Amino acid sequence: MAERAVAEPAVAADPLGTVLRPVRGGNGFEEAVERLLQVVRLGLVPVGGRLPAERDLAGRLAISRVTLREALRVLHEQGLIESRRGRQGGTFVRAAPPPGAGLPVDAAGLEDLLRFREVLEVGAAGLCARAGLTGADAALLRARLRDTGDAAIDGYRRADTLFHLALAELSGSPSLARQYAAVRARLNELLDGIPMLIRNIEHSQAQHAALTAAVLTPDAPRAEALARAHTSATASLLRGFLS
Amino acid sequence: MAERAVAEPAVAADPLGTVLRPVRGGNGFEEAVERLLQVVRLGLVPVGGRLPAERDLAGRLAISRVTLREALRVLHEQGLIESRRGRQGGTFVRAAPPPGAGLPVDAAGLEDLLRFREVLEVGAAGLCARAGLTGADAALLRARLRDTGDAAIDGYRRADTLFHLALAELSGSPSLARQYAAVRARLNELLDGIPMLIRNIEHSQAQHAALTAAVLTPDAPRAEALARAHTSATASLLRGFLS
DNA sequence: CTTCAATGGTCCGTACCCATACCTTAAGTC
DNA sequence: GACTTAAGGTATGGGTACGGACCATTGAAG
Repeated sequence: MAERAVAEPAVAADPLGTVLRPVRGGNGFEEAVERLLQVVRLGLVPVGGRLPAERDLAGRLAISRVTLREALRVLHEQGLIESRRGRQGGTFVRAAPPPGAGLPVDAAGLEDLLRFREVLEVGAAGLCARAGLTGADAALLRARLRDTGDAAIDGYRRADTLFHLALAELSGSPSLARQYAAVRARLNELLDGIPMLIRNIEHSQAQHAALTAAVLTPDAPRAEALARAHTSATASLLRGFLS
Repeated sequence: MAERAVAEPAVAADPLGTVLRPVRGGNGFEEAVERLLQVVRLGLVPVGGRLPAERDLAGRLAISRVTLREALRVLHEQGLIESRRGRQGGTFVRAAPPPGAGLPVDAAGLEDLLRFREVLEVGAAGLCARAGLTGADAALLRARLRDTGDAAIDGYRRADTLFHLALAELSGSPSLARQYAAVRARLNELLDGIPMLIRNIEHSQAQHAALTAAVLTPDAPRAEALARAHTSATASLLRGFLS
Protein backbone atom coordinates (compact mmCIF):
# COMPACT_ATOMS: atom_id res chain seq x y z
CA MET A 1 0.00 0.00 0.00
CA ALA A 2 2.95 2.34 -0.43
CA GLU A 3 1.30 3.68 -3.54
CA ARG A 4 -1.29 6.41 -3.17
CA ALA A 5 1.31 8.40 -1.36
CA VAL A 6 0.49 10.84 -4.12
CA ALA A 7 -2.90 12.30 -3.37
CA GLU A 8 -4.21 11.73 0.11
CA PRO A 9 -5.97 14.80 1.47
CA ALA A 10 -7.83 12.69 4.03
CA VAL A 11 -11.02 12.59 1.99
CA ALA A 12 -13.20 13.53 4.95
CA ALA A 13 -16.30 12.74 2.89
CA ASP A 14 -18.31 15.89 2.33
CA PRO A 15 -21.55 14.54 0.85
CA LEU A 16 -23.21 17.95 0.62
CA GLY A 17 -20.28 19.31 -1.34
CA THR A 18 -20.57 16.40 -3.73
CA VAL A 19 -24.04 17.50 -4.79
CA LEU A 20 -24.00 21.22 -4.08
CA ARG A 21 -21.39 22.21 -6.62
CA PRO A 22 -21.58 24.72 -9.48
CA VAL A 23 -24.40 23.93 -11.88
CA ARG A 24 -22.57 25.67 -14.69
CA GLY A 25 -19.17 24.63 -15.97
CA GLY A 26 -18.46 28.06 -17.33
CA ASN A 27 -19.49 31.11 -19.26
CA GLY A 28 -21.74 29.50 -21.84
CA PHE A 29 -19.51 29.79 -24.84
CA GLU A 30 -16.67 28.46 -22.72
CA GLU A 31 -18.60 25.22 -22.41
CA ALA A 32 -19.03 25.17 -26.16
CA VAL A 33 -15.28 25.67 -26.60
CA GLU A 34 -14.66 22.77 -24.25
CA ARG A 35 -17.02 20.47 -26.14
CA LEU A 36 -15.48 21.35 -29.48
CA LEU A 37 -12.02 20.73 -28.06
CA GLN A 38 -13.28 17.34 -26.86
CA VAL A 39 -14.36 16.48 -30.38
CA VAL A 40 -10.88 17.21 -31.66
CA ARG A 41 -9.00 15.61 -28.75
CA LEU A 42 -11.01 12.43 -29.16
CA GLY A 43 -10.31 12.47 -32.88
CA LEU A 44 -14.04 12.31 -33.68
CA VAL A 45 -13.20 14.86 -36.34
CA PRO A 46 -9.63 14.32 -37.53
CA VAL A 47 -7.27 17.15 -38.42
CA GLY A 48 -8.34 18.34 -41.85
CA GLY A 49 -11.86 17.09 -41.28
CA ARG A 50 -15.03 19.14 -41.25
CA LEU A 51 -17.18 19.93 -38.24
CA PRO A 52 -20.96 19.90 -38.60
CA ALA A 53 -22.50 23.10 -39.96
CA GLU A 54 -22.98 25.95 -37.52
CA ARG A 55 -26.74 25.61 -37.39
CA ASP A 56 -26.37 21.90 -36.73
CA LEU A 57 -23.72 22.42 -34.04
CA ALA A 58 -25.75 25.10 -32.32
CA GLY A 59 -28.76 22.79 -32.31
CA ARG A 60 -26.82 19.83 -30.90
CA LEU A 61 -25.26 21.93 -28.14
CA ALA A 62 -28.59 23.68 -27.52
CA ILE A 63 -27.05 27.13 -27.71
CA SER A 64 -27.72 29.97 -30.09
CA ARG A 65 -25.69 30.38 -33.23
CA VAL A 66 -24.37 33.67 -31.91
CA THR A 67 -22.92 31.99 -28.84
CA LEU A 68 -21.58 29.09 -30.89
CA ARG A 69 -19.84 31.49 -33.24
CA GLU A 70 -18.22 33.19 -30.29
CA ALA A 71 -16.77 29.82 -29.33
CA LEU A 72 -15.65 29.14 -32.88
CA ARG A 73 -14.01 32.57 -32.99
CA VAL A 74 -11.88 31.65 -29.98
CA LEU A 75 -10.75 28.44 -31.63
CA HIS A 76 -10.10 30.29 -34.89
CA GLU A 77 -7.93 32.86 -33.12
CA GLN A 78 -5.81 30.00 -31.78
CA GLY A 79 -5.37 28.66 -35.28
CA LEU A 80 -7.20 25.43 -34.51
CA ILE A 81 -10.04 25.77 -37.00
CA GLU A 82 -10.78 27.59 -40.24
CA SER A 83 -14.07 28.48 -41.85
CA ARG A 84 -14.90 28.59 -45.54
CA ARG A 85 -18.07 29.93 -47.07
CA GLY A 86 -20.05 28.60 -49.96
CA ARG A 87 -21.90 25.44 -50.71
CA GLN A 88 -19.02 23.10 -49.90
CA GLY A 89 -17.85 25.35 -47.11
CA GLY A 90 -17.86 24.67 -43.42
CA THR A 91 -15.60 24.73 -40.41
CA PHE A 92 -12.47 22.64 -40.74
CA VAL A 93 -10.00 21.44 -38.13
CA ARG A 94 -6.57 22.88 -38.91
CA ALA A 95 -4.52 21.55 -36.01
CA ALA A 96 -4.79 19.58 -32.79
CA PRO A 97 -4.96 21.69 -29.64
CA PRO A 98 -1.59 21.89 -27.88
CA PRO A 99 -1.13 19.62 -24.86
CA GLY A 100 -1.78 21.35 -21.57
CA ALA A 101 -4.08 23.92 -23.15
CA GLY A 102 -6.78 23.16 -20.62
CA LEU A 103 -6.61 23.59 -16.88
CA PRO A 104 -3.43 22.37 -15.24
CA VAL A 105 -3.83 19.02 -13.52
CA ASP A 106 -2.62 18.63 -9.96
CA ALA A 107 -1.85 15.35 -8.22
CA ALA A 108 -5.36 14.95 -6.83
CA GLY A 109 -6.93 15.69 -10.19
CA LEU A 110 -4.70 13.16 -11.91
CA GLU A 111 -5.56 10.50 -9.36
CA ASP A 112 -9.26 11.25 -9.83
CA LEU A 113 -8.91 11.00 -13.58
CA LEU A 114 -6.98 7.73 -13.59
CA ARG A 115 -9.21 6.00 -11.07
CA PHE A 116 -12.41 7.08 -12.72
CA ARG A 117 -11.05 6.03 -16.08
CA GLU A 118 -10.21 2.57 -14.77
CA VAL A 119 -13.70 2.15 -13.37
CA LEU A 120 -15.36 3.20 -16.63
CA GLU A 121 -13.03 1.18 -18.82
CA VAL A 122 -13.39 -2.00 -16.77
CA GLY A 123 -17.11 -1.38 -16.42
CA ALA A 124 -17.62 -0.93 -20.16
CA ALA A 125 -15.75 -4.13 -20.96
CA GLY A 126 -17.75 -6.02 -18.34
CA LEU A 127 -21.10 -4.71 -19.51
CA CYS A 128 -20.36 -5.54 -23.13
CA ALA A 129 -19.25 -9.03 -22.24
CA ARG A 130 -22.13 -9.73 -19.87
CA ALA A 131 -24.80 -8.46 -22.25
CA GLY A 132 -23.23 -10.07 -25.29
CA LEU A 133 -22.77 -8.00 -28.43
CA THR A 134 -25.11 -8.59 -31.34
CA GLY A 135 -23.84 -9.08 -34.88
CA ALA A 136 -23.80 -5.42 -35.87
CA ASP A 137 -22.29 -4.27 -32.60
CA ALA A 138 -19.65 -6.99 -32.66
CA ALA A 139 -18.80 -6.02 -36.22
CA LEU A 140 -18.36 -2.41 -35.18
CA LEU A 141 -15.98 -3.36 -32.40
CA ARG A 142 -13.98 -5.58 -34.75
CA ALA A 143 -13.80 -2.76 -37.26
CA ARG A 144 -12.43 -0.36 -34.65
CA LEU A 145 -9.90 -2.98 -33.61
CA ARG A 146 -8.80 -3.34 -37.22
CA ASP A 147 -8.41 0.44 -37.46
CA THR A 148 -5.94 0.41 -34.59
CA GLY A 149 -3.89 -2.11 -36.54
CA ASP A 150 -4.00 -0.16 -39.77
CA ALA A 151 -3.22 3.18 -38.14
CA ALA A 152 0.14 4.82 -38.68
CA ILE A 153 2.16 5.90 -35.66
CA ASP A 154 0.86 9.45 -35.67
CA GLY A 155 -2.71 8.25 -36.03
CA TYR A 156 -2.56 5.59 -33.37
CA ARG A 157 -3.84 7.73 -30.53
CA ARG A 158 -6.95 8.52 -32.52
CA ALA A 159 -7.63 4.89 -33.46
CA ASP A 160 -7.00 3.80 -29.90
CA THR A 161 -9.42 6.40 -28.57
CA LEU A 162 -12.12 5.44 -31.04
CA PHE A 163 -11.75 1.77 -30.13
CA HIS A 164 -12.25 2.41 -26.43
CA LEU A 165 -15.02 4.91 -27.09
CA ALA A 166 -16.84 2.32 -29.20
CA LEU A 167 -16.62 -0.15 -26.32
CA ALA A 168 -18.11 2.45 -24.00
CA GLU A 169 -20.93 3.21 -26.41
CA LEU A 170 -21.71 -0.47 -26.92
CA SER A 171 -22.04 -0.95 -23.16
CA GLY A 172 -25.72 -0.08 -23.34
CA SER A 173 -25.29 2.85 -20.97
CA PRO A 174 -25.23 6.23 -22.70
CA SER A 175 -24.39 7.84 -19.37
CA LEU A 176 -21.26 5.73 -19.14
CA ALA A 177 -20.31 6.60 -22.72
CA ARG A 178 -20.71 10.32 -22.03
CA GLN A 179 -18.52 10.16 -18.95
CA TYR A 180 -15.92 8.10 -20.74
CA ALA A 181 -15.75 10.59 -23.58
CA ALA A 182 -15.13 13.44 -21.15
CA VAL A 183 -12.54 11.48 -19.19
CA ARG A 184 -10.75 10.25 -22.28
CA ALA A 185 -10.52 13.78 -23.70
CA ARG A 186 -8.78 14.92 -20.52
CA LEU A 187 -6.54 11.87 -20.64
CA ASN A 188 -5.54 12.46 -24.26
CA GLU A 189 -4.66 16.03 -23.41
CA LEU A 190 -2.11 14.69 -20.94
CA LEU A 191 -0.90 11.86 -23.14
CA ASP A 192 -0.21 14.26 -26.00
CA GLY A 193 2.60 15.69 -23.93
CA ILE A 194 4.35 12.33 -23.68
CA PRO A 195 6.33 10.60 -26.44
CA MET A 196 4.94 7.35 -27.79
CA LEU A 197 7.14 4.32 -28.25
CA ILE A 198 6.63 1.72 -30.95
CA ARG A 199 7.03 -1.00 -28.35
CA ASN A 200 4.20 0.43 -26.28
CA ILE A 201 1.99 0.55 -29.36
CA GLU A 202 2.66 -3.08 -30.19
CA HIS A 203 1.90 -4.13 -26.64
CA SER A 204 -1.23 -2.00 -26.57
CA GLN A 205 -2.32 -3.48 -29.86
CA ALA A 206 -2.01 -7.03 -28.51
CA GLN A 207 -4.05 -6.07 -25.48
CA HIS A 208 -6.77 -4.62 -27.69
CA ALA A 209 -7.02 -7.86 -29.62
CA ALA A 210 -7.19 -9.95 -26.46
CA LEU A 211 -9.78 -7.65 -24.94
CA THR A 212 -11.93 -7.80 -28.04
CA ALA A 213 -11.72 -11.57 -28.06
CA ALA A 214 -12.70 -11.80 -24.39
CA VAL A 215 -15.64 -9.45 -24.89
CA LEU A 216 -16.92 -11.39 -27.88
CA THR A 217 -16.39 -14.85 -26.38
CA PRO A 218 -17.92 -13.63 -24.03
CA ASP A 219 -15.76 -14.03 -20.95
CA ALA A 220 -16.63 -11.16 -18.64
CA PRO A 221 -14.09 -11.69 -15.84
CA ARG A 222 -11.29 -12.03 -18.38
CA ALA A 223 -12.46 -8.94 -20.26
CA GLU A 224 -12.48 -6.98 -17.01
CA ALA A 225 -9.03 -8.21 -16.02
CA LEU A 226 -7.62 -7.31 -19.45
CA ALA A 227 -9.22 -3.87 -19.36
CA ARG A 228 -7.75 -3.25 -15.93
CA ALA A 229 -4.29 -4.32 -17.01
CA HIS A 230 -4.54 -2.20 -20.13
CA THR A 231 -5.46 0.94 -18.21
CA SER A 232 -2.92 0.46 -15.46
CA ALA A 233 -0.15 0.60 -18.05
CA THR A 234 -1.10 4.13 -19.08
CA ALA A 235 -1.74 4.99 -15.46
CA SER A 236 1.79 4.22 -14.29
CA LEU A 237 3.15 5.99 -17.34
CA LEU A 238 1.29 9.18 -16.45
CA ARG A 239 1.96 8.92 -12.72
CA GLY A 240 5.63 8.69 -13.58
CA PHE A 241 5.77 11.57 -16.02
CA LEU A 242 3.72 14.03 -13.99
CA SER A 243 5.36 13.86 -10.60
CA MET B 1 -31.29 -10.55 -32.57
CA ALA B 2 -33.87 -11.80 -30.09
CA GLU B 3 -31.49 -11.58 -27.15
CA ARG B 4 -31.21 -8.40 -25.10
CA ALA B 5 -34.84 -7.79 -25.84
CA VAL B 6 -35.06 -5.29 -23.02
CA ALA B 7 -33.54 -2.09 -24.30
CA GLU B 8 -32.10 -2.45 -27.74
CA PRO B 9 -32.40 0.61 -29.91
CA ALA B 10 -29.61 -0.81 -32.09
CA VAL B 11 -26.94 1.34 -30.46
CA ALA B 12 -25.35 2.24 -33.78
CA ALA B 13 -22.61 4.08 -31.92
CA ASP B 14 -22.92 7.78 -32.65
CA PRO B 15 -19.71 9.14 -31.14
CA LEU B 16 -20.39 12.72 -32.24
CA GLY B 17 -23.77 12.67 -30.55
CA THR B 18 -22.11 11.47 -27.36
CA VAL B 19 -20.08 14.66 -27.12
CA LEU B 20 -22.19 17.17 -29.02
CA ARG B 21 -25.16 17.22 -26.72
CA PRO B 22 -26.80 20.14 -24.90
CA VAL B 23 -24.32 21.98 -22.72
CA ARG B 24 -27.12 23.12 -20.44
CA GLY B 25 -29.34 20.74 -18.55
CA GLY B 26 -32.11 23.28 -18.24
CA ASN B 27 -33.29 26.78 -17.58
CA GLY B 28 -30.83 27.75 -14.88
CA PHE B 29 -33.09 27.62 -11.88
CA GLU B 30 -34.36 24.24 -13.12
CA GLU B 31 -30.89 22.88 -12.56
CA ALA B 32 -30.91 24.34 -9.08
CA VAL B 33 -34.26 22.68 -8.40
CA GLU B 34 -32.81 19.38 -9.56
CA ARG B 35 -29.79 19.69 -7.28
CA LEU B 36 -31.90 20.56 -4.28
CA LEU B 37 -34.16 17.61 -5.00
CA GLN B 38 -31.05 15.44 -5.14
CA VAL B 39 -30.05 16.60 -1.68
CA VAL B 40 -33.42 15.54 -0.32
CA ARG B 41 -33.69 12.29 -2.30
CA LEU B 42 -30.25 11.25 -1.10
CA GLY B 43 -31.22 12.11 2.44
CA LEU B 44 -28.24 14.42 2.83
CA VAL B 45 -30.67 16.72 4.57
CA PRO B 46 -33.36 14.65 6.28
CA VAL B 47 -37.00 15.68 6.45
CA GLY B 48 -37.20 18.33 9.12
CA GLY B 49 -33.57 19.28 8.61
CA ARG B 50 -32.23 22.63 7.52
CA LEU B 51 -30.65 23.45 4.20
CA PRO B 52 -27.62 25.75 4.09
CA ALA B 53 -28.38 29.47 4.11
CA GLU B 54 -29.39 31.05 0.81
CA ARG B 55 -26.13 32.92 0.37
CA ASP B 56 -24.21 29.73 1.04
CA LEU B 57 -26.36 27.68 -1.34
CA ALA B 58 -26.10 30.27 -4.08
CA GLY B 59 -22.34 30.29 -3.67
CA ARG B 60 -22.03 26.51 -3.77
CA LEU B 61 -24.21 26.23 -6.86
CA ALA B 62 -22.48 29.25 -8.43
CA ILE B 63 -25.75 30.97 -9.22
CA SER B 64 -27.13 34.27 -8.05
CA ARG B 65 -29.31 34.45 -5.01
CA VAL B 66 -32.18 35.67 -7.17
CA THR B 67 -32.05 32.54 -9.29
CA LEU B 68 -31.65 30.31 -6.28
CA ARG B 69 -34.69 31.87 -4.65
CA GLU B 70 -36.69 31.19 -7.78
CA ALA B 71 -35.79 27.53 -7.38
CA LEU B 72 -36.68 27.58 -3.70
CA ARG B 73 -40.01 29.19 -4.55
CA VAL B 74 -40.87 26.25 -6.82
CA LEU B 75 -40.08 23.76 -4.06
CA HIS B 76 -42.02 25.86 -1.56
CA GLU B 77 -45.08 25.90 -3.82
CA GLN B 78 -44.97 22.12 -3.87
CA GLY B 79 -44.92 22.06 -0.10
CA LEU B 80 -41.46 20.46 0.05
CA ILE B 81 -39.66 23.22 1.94
CA GLU B 82 -40.45 26.07 4.25
CA SER B 83 -38.51 29.20 5.06
CA ARG B 84 -38.27 31.05 8.33
CA ARG B 85 -36.62 34.37 8.93
CA GLY B 86 -34.55 35.53 11.84
CA ARG B 87 -31.33 34.51 13.43
CA GLN B 88 -32.26 30.85 13.82
CA GLY B 89 -34.18 30.91 10.56
CA GLY B 90 -33.40 29.10 7.38
CA THR B 91 -34.92 26.82 4.81
CA PHE B 92 -36.27 23.57 6.18
CA VAL B 93 -37.29 20.36 4.45
CA ARG B 94 -40.96 19.68 5.09
CA ALA B 95 -41.52 16.51 3.05
CA ALA B 96 -39.81 14.14 0.67
CA PRO B 97 -40.56 14.73 -3.02
CA PRO B 98 -43.21 12.33 -4.35
CA PRO B 99 -41.93 9.38 -6.40
CA GLY B 100 -42.05 9.96 -10.13
CA ALA B 101 -41.88 13.72 -9.74
CA GLY B 102 -39.00 13.90 -12.19
CA LEU B 103 -38.98 12.91 -15.82
CA PRO B 104 -40.67 9.57 -16.61
CA VAL B 105 -38.18 6.76 -17.15
CA ASP B 106 -38.54 4.59 -20.24
CA ALA B 107 -37.03 1.14 -20.71
CA ALA B 108 -33.84 2.47 -22.27
CA GLY B 109 -33.40 5.04 -19.52
CA LEU B 110 -33.89 2.42 -16.84
CA GLU B 111 -31.35 0.12 -18.46
CA ASP B 112 -28.88 3.00 -18.67
CA LEU B 113 -29.43 3.83 -15.03
CA LEU B 114 -29.06 0.28 -13.75
CA ARG B 115 -25.98 -0.53 -15.80
CA PHE B 116 -24.23 2.69 -14.94
CA ARG B 117 -25.06 2.21 -11.30
CA GLU B 118 -23.59 -1.27 -11.30
CA VAL B 119 -20.37 0.00 -12.86
CA LEU B 120 -20.02 2.81 -10.33
CA GLU B 121 -20.95 0.67 -7.34
CA VAL B 122 -18.58 -2.15 -8.26
CA GLY B 123 -15.92 0.38 -9.21
CA ALA B 124 -16.17 2.22 -5.90
CA ALA B 125 -15.89 -0.99 -3.91
CA GLY B 126 -12.90 -2.08 -5.97
CA LEU B 127 -11.09 1.23 -5.66
CA CYS B 128 -11.60 1.36 -1.91
CA ALA B 129 -10.35 -2.19 -1.46
CA ARG B 130 -7.39 -1.82 -3.80
CA ALA B 131 -6.22 1.44 -2.27
CA GLY B 132 -6.90 0.35 1.29
CA LEU B 133 -8.79 2.69 3.58
CA THR B 134 -6.88 4.60 6.23
CA GLY B 135 -7.99 4.62 9.85
CA ALA B 136 -10.28 7.64 9.64
CA ASP B 137 -11.80 6.54 6.34
CA ALA B 138 -12.34 3.00 7.59
CA ALA B 139 -13.98 4.38 10.71
CA LEU B 140 -16.34 6.47 8.59
CA LEU B 141 -17.39 3.48 6.55
CA ARG B 142 -17.95 1.42 9.71
CA ALA B 143 -20.03 4.24 11.17
CA ARG B 144 -22.23 4.36 8.08
CA LEU B 145 -22.63 0.60 8.24
CA ARG B 146 -23.68 0.88 11.87
CA ASP B 147 -26.23 3.55 10.92
CA THR B 148 -27.89 1.15 8.51
CA GLY B 149 -28.30 -1.28 11.37
CA ASP B 150 -29.69 1.31 13.76
CA ALA B 151 -32.09 2.78 11.23
CA ALA B 152 -35.81 2.22 11.55
CA ILE B 153 -37.73 0.85 8.60
CA ASP B 154 -38.77 4.25 7.29
CA GLY B 155 -35.24 5.55 7.66
CA TYR B 156 -33.51 2.61 6.04
CA ARG B 157 -33.42 4.03 2.53
CA ARG B 158 -31.60 7.07 3.79
CA ALA B 159 -29.05 5.09 5.79
CA ASP B 160 -28.53 2.73 2.86
CA THR B 161 -27.96 5.64 0.50
CA LEU B 162 -25.49 7.32 2.83
CA PHE B 163 -23.54 4.07 3.22
CA HIS B 164 -23.12 3.62 -0.52
CA LEU B 165 -22.43 7.32 -1.03
CA ALA B 166 -19.68 7.14 1.60
CA LEU B 167 -18.11 4.23 -0.26
CA ALA B 168 -18.17 6.27 -3.47
CA GLU B 169 -16.61 9.27 -1.77
CA LEU B 170 -13.89 7.16 -0.16
CA SER B 171 -12.92 5.78 -3.57
CA GLY B 172 -10.52 8.63 -4.09
CA SER B 173 -12.30 9.77 -7.23
CA PRO B 174 -14.51 12.82 -6.70
CA SER B 175 -15.77 12.43 -10.27
CA LEU B 176 -17.04 8.96 -9.45
CA ALA B 177 -18.70 10.22 -6.27
CA ARG B 178 -20.47 12.98 -8.18
CA GLN B 179 -21.80 10.59 -10.78
CA TYR B 180 -22.86 8.12 -8.14
CA ALA B 181 -24.79 10.80 -6.27
CA ALA B 182 -26.69 11.74 -9.42
CA VAL B 183 -27.42 8.13 -10.31
CA ARG B 184 -28.45 7.20 -6.82
CA ALA B 185 -30.85 10.14 -6.61
CA ARG B 186 -32.58 8.93 -9.77
CA LEU B 187 -32.62 5.40 -8.41
CA ASN B 188 -34.15 6.44 -5.09
CA GLU B 189 -36.86 8.29 -6.97
CA LEU B 190 -37.85 5.00 -8.57
CA LEU B 191 -37.41 2.91 -5.45
CA ASP B 192 -39.67 5.24 -3.46
CA GLY B 193 -42.52 3.97 -5.58
CA ILE B 194 -41.96 0.38 -4.49
CA PRO B 195 -42.85 -1.14 -1.12
CA MET B 196 -39.97 -2.30 1.06
CA LEU B 197 -40.01 -5.67 2.74
CA ILE B 198 -38.38 -6.43 6.06
CA ARG B 199 -36.84 -9.53 4.56
CA ASN B 200 -35.18 -7.47 1.83
CA ILE B 201 -33.81 -5.11 4.43
CA GLU B 202 -32.31 -7.92 6.47
CA HIS B 203 -30.70 -9.41 3.40
CA SER B 204 -29.42 -6.04 2.29
CA GLN B 205 -28.03 -5.42 5.73
CA ALA B 206 -26.07 -8.69 5.67
CA GLN B 207 -24.66 -7.77 2.27
CA HIS B 208 -23.55 -4.38 3.57
CA ALA B 209 -21.67 -6.01 6.42
CA ALA B 210 -19.97 -8.51 4.13
CA LEU B 211 -19.07 -5.78 1.65
CA THR B 212 -17.58 -3.61 4.37
CA ALA B 213 -15.54 -6.55 5.65
CA ALA B 214 -14.23 -7.35 2.18
CA VAL B 215 -13.30 -3.72 1.53
CA LEU B 216 -11.44 -3.43 4.83
CA THR B 217 -9.71 -6.83 4.63
CA PRO B 218 -8.93 -5.78 1.85
CA ASP B 219 -10.11 -8.35 -0.66
CA ALA B 220 -10.81 -6.45 -3.87
CA PRO B 221 -12.24 -9.26 -6.03
CA ARG B 222 -14.58 -10.30 -3.23
CA ALA B 223 -15.64 -6.72 -2.61
CA GLU B 224 -16.42 -6.32 -6.29
CA ALA B 225 -18.36 -9.55 -6.46
CA LEU B 226 -20.40 -8.59 -3.39
CA ALA B 227 -21.11 -5.13 -4.76
CA ARG B 228 -22.26 -6.65 -8.04
CA ALA B 229 -24.55 -9.13 -6.28
CA HIS B 230 -25.93 -6.38 -4.07
CA THR B 231 -26.81 -4.13 -7.01
CA SER B 232 -28.27 -6.88 -9.15
CA ALA B 233 -30.87 -7.55 -6.48
CA THR B 234 -32.29 -4.04 -6.75
CA ALA B 235 -31.88 -4.20 -10.51
CA SER B 236 -34.12 -7.21 -10.96
CA LEU B 237 -36.59 -5.71 -8.52
CA LEU B 238 -36.87 -2.56 -10.59
CA ARG B 239 -36.86 -4.35 -13.94
CA GLY B 240 -39.75 -6.39 -12.65
CA PHE B 241 -41.80 -3.53 -11.29
CA LEU B 242 -41.36 -1.20 -14.22
CA SER B 243 -42.21 -3.41 -17.16
C1' DC C 1 -33.22 46.26 27.50
C1' DT C 2 -30.14 47.46 24.00
C1' DT C 3 -27.30 45.89 20.54
C1' DC C 4 -25.71 42.73 17.24
C1' DA C 5 -25.60 39.06 14.04
C1' DA C 6 -27.64 35.76 10.97
C1' DT C 7 -31.06 34.96 8.18
C1' DG C 8 -34.84 35.54 4.57
C1' DG C 9 -36.97 39.30 1.33
C1' DT C 10 -36.54 42.97 -2.30
C1' DC C 11 -34.78 46.05 -5.90
C1' DC C 12 -31.83 47.79 -9.94
C1' DG C 13 -28.48 48.43 -13.52
C1' DT C 14 -25.43 45.50 -16.34
C1' DA C 15 -23.93 41.77 -19.12
C1' DC C 16 -24.84 37.74 -21.39
C1' DC C 17 -27.60 34.86 -24.25
C1' DC C 18 -31.36 33.88 -27.26
C1' DA C 19 -34.51 33.74 -31.41
C1' DT C 20 -35.10 35.44 -35.76
C1' DA C 21 -34.47 37.35 -39.72
C1' DC C 22 -31.58 38.83 -43.51
C1' DC C 23 -27.10 39.15 -46.31
C1' DT C 24 -22.98 37.03 -48.74
C1' DT C 25 -20.38 33.53 -50.84
C1' DA C 26 -19.52 29.53 -53.61
C1' DA C 27 -20.64 25.22 -55.76
C1' DG C 28 -23.73 22.50 -57.92
C1' DT C 29 -28.12 22.00 -61.36
C1' DC C 30 -30.77 22.83 -65.30
C1' DG D 1 -25.42 31.47 -67.91
C1' DA D 2 -29.47 31.70 -64.58
C1' DC D 3 -31.11 29.49 -60.67
C1' DT D 4 -30.88 26.86 -56.51
C1' DT D 5 -28.81 25.38 -52.42
C1' DA D 6 -25.88 25.00 -48.51
C1' DA D 7 -22.97 27.03 -46.09
C1' DG D 8 -20.79 31.16 -43.27
C1' DG D 9 -21.53 36.34 -41.83
C1' DT D 10 -24.36 40.12 -39.69
C1' DA D 11 -27.88 42.90 -37.11
C1' DT D 12 -31.59 43.64 -33.55
C1' DG D 13 -34.80 43.47 -29.91
C1' DG D 14 -36.09 40.89 -25.77
C1' DG D 15 -35.50 37.92 -22.00
C1' DT D 16 -32.68 35.83 -18.31
C1' DA D 17 -29.19 35.88 -14.86
C1' DC D 18 -25.83 38.29 -12.27
C1' DG D 19 -23.70 41.18 -8.69
C1' DG D 20 -24.41 44.11 -5.16
C1' DA D 21 -26.76 46.80 -2.15
C1' DC D 22 -30.43 47.44 0.97
C1' DC D 23 -34.62 46.14 3.99
C1' DA D 24 -37.11 43.13 7.50
C1' DT D 25 -37.25 39.72 11.01
C1' DT D 26 -35.80 37.10 14.69
C1' DG D 27 -33.12 35.38 18.51
C1' DA D 28 -28.93 35.59 21.12
C1' DA D 29 -25.25 38.24 23.52
C1' DG D 30 -23.98 41.81 26.48
